[in-house]
Amino acid sequence: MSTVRLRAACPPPIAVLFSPTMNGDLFDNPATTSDETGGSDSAAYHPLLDGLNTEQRAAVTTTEGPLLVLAGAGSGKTRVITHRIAWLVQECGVEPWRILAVTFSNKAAGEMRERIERLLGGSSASLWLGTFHAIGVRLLRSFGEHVGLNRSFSIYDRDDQLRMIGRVMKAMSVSDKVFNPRAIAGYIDRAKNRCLLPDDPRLPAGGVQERKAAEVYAAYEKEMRIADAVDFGDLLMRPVQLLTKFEHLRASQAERFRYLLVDEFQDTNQAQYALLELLSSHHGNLCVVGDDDQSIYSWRGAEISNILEFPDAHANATVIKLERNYRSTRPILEASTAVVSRNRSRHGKVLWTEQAEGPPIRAHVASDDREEAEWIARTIERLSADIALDEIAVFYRTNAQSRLLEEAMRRFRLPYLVIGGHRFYERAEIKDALAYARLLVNPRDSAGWLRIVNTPRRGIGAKAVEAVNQLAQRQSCSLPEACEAIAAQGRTSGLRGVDKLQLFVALIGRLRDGLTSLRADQAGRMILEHSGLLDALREDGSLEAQGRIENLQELVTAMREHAERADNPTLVGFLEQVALVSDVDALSEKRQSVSLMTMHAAKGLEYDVTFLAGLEEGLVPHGNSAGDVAGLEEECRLLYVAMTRARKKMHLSYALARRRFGGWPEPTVPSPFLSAIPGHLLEGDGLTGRGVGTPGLAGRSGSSGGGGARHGSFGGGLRARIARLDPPVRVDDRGDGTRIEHDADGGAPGTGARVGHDGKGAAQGGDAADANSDAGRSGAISVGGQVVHVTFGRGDVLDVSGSGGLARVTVRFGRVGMKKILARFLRPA
DNA sequence: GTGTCCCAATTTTTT
DNA sequence: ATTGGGACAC
Repeated sequence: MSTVRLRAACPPPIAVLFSPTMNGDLFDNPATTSDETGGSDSAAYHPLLDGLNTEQRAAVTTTEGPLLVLAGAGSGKTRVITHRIAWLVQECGVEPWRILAVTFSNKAAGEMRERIERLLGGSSASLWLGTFHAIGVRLLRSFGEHVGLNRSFSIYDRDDQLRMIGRVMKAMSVSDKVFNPRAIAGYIDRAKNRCLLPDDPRLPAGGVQERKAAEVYAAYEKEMRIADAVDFGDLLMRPVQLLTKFEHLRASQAERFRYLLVDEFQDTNQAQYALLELLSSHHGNLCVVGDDDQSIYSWRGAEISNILEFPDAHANATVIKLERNYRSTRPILEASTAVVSRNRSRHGKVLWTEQAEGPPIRAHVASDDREEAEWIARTIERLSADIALDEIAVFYRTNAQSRLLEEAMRRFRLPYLVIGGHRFYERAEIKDALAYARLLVNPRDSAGWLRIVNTPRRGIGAKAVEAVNQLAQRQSCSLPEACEAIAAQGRTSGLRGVDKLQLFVALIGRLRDGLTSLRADQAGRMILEHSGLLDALREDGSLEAQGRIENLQELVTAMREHAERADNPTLVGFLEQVALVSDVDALSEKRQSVSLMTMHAAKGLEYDVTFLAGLEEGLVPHGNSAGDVAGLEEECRLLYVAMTRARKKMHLSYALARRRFGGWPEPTVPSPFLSAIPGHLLEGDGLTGRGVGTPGLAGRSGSSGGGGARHGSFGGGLRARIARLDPPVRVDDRGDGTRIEHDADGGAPGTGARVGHDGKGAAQGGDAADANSDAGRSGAISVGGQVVHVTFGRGDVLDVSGSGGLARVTVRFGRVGMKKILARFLRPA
């Protein structure tokens, strides 16, 4: 260990004032070399600065006043933040509860807390550390009544939000054909990101759509108040409103939080920025860390100007640039820099590294999307001999791309983890169960009521729901309240199904009574048993229902884990976590797995080995930003973010043909961004293992010659050549030939079912083709005839609908009974 | 009120 | 390809 000893910048007088543990001799009493576990009051500032470079140290020790840290990718940003917090606590004697640290994701918050606790050698429970949204919730739970919220308010996700918008639009007789509810939800989000209330004159009202959206927004807000619910936008806007409107609250909160730290500042929106300004208004100790080159959330209202103009907005701001990259090998850094350098609107940092040369970037041109997934999985399998799987990640642009990759992972028996994408909590049965929980906690939860009033089926149909809705509109009350009112009226309500409503009201009442002081998992179990959710699934008995039951059991497990861990073990605490945490999969288990995620989700993470899949025009950059310069630049930054995640080895790939919406493969064009990468950094061949001297990504630079582009675009030249080589790649060279297809009944993976694939067969070896050609002759399948299915065996054809390979055939199999199956998975017996 | 068939939309990115 | 909604039949 080095013995460098640094004199700290002078501690803040203000901190002295408010820090009982501070004392005057702090700086005459330097490091007593207490290590990280020595949580004493000794001023161990030396270890905190050890190993940091000059700029990093400055960023850690410049505690007072506004500070902008422009931190390039891999420049030790997280390290600076965690050390800065530890510095504040240990060196400046700031009580942890006076520090507010904001991260971009819950995951980042968790990791940061862990690291801080390691540095401090103790609990950091009193430190406020979380996403803006989590902090918003905390403020609203405490002070929400000032803006008309109960303590038990619900948090609505997009689904609930759309449900409410739909209700409002119906009441207003606004056609959802003419005005897209999703677009209106987007409008409301954007308004809230800018803290614009429905009566704000600054609301956009240019066209008919916008004016109508503004109307719906106003009505929606009323409904949300009635339902005692907030959406994600509210979690930012309401706290701002709270602190703006109520001076005493602003004063007390700004007084409380002495030190504010914000990570990923380039991705803050107006509401978040406003919140920061309000909270730092007392002392101005606002430290923001970010990188304009990594701004990728403008679609969520992020304003890159927040970071670019920070020094202008804060006259006395200190600006520190972190430009030394510690993460990646030189080729990775060079390639990334080359890509992002094409952007015009940027601050302009020069990242450098002292890291040794690394291996070149591996490039792969796949014949189609499946082969790409296959190649990635196969490469990972090979790498897994030397590299831990949790040091490997695959990034892609859209969530839809994960499916092929997942299938490939399963085929190669590689454990994987899909980060984000909401998988578990997006499931209908889970949402149903949670809607019960929410309605129990918040008796006015309209969206929750709407979701479960007839789930499971209990004979409450559109008529009854409409009656309740009408009453709710008339009385300006929530749906559950209106429901109770009608149930109380009994027969006098004149509603035929009123007895069913009464039963439902009684059920909710019983559950709510039973709820008091139960732990989350106990409450969850009670809900599942008594709501009828489980019974309905048990009765169903199908394989699918079985899976749902297992999911619900998993939910109870998650509830138990939460109850054992969290400081609020009740249902309320659990609901909160669920509403805010997206990538629960990642939280629940950290076993050895390959990580799969979108490029957005990759922000802030790093891996030894990475794969970037689907680098094609239309995907990267995404088609929706075509023609929009700012949008294209953001897509470019997104690629930059993804590229800079790799420490040692990066793989880039694209497919020459890709299926969209499950259709046939369509030819693609390589991402124009790739042409920025200098050819000498790349290695690879599009024709794996064939020994054909056709260069892939790298080769196009030297040999394609076309267009004079040295690092040429992946234009026609290469593709034409590849197309002539046939077959380009034999995908299924593993012998067991397990290729899983979704047939009509969603055949389970892992059965080893070997069926033909439905593409053009470009990537397939011959073995798949015979199945294909057989399937093609669906003309031979007719009612009364017999067919054979690879998995289910022989069966009788009961019905045929449609024609060709896409025809749906109802078959009664000897072993498994009735199935509906696409004709192309069958051949005549 | 529920079940079934057909059609349309889905795929940016997330708290 | 899968999903959800709407139209229709029972």
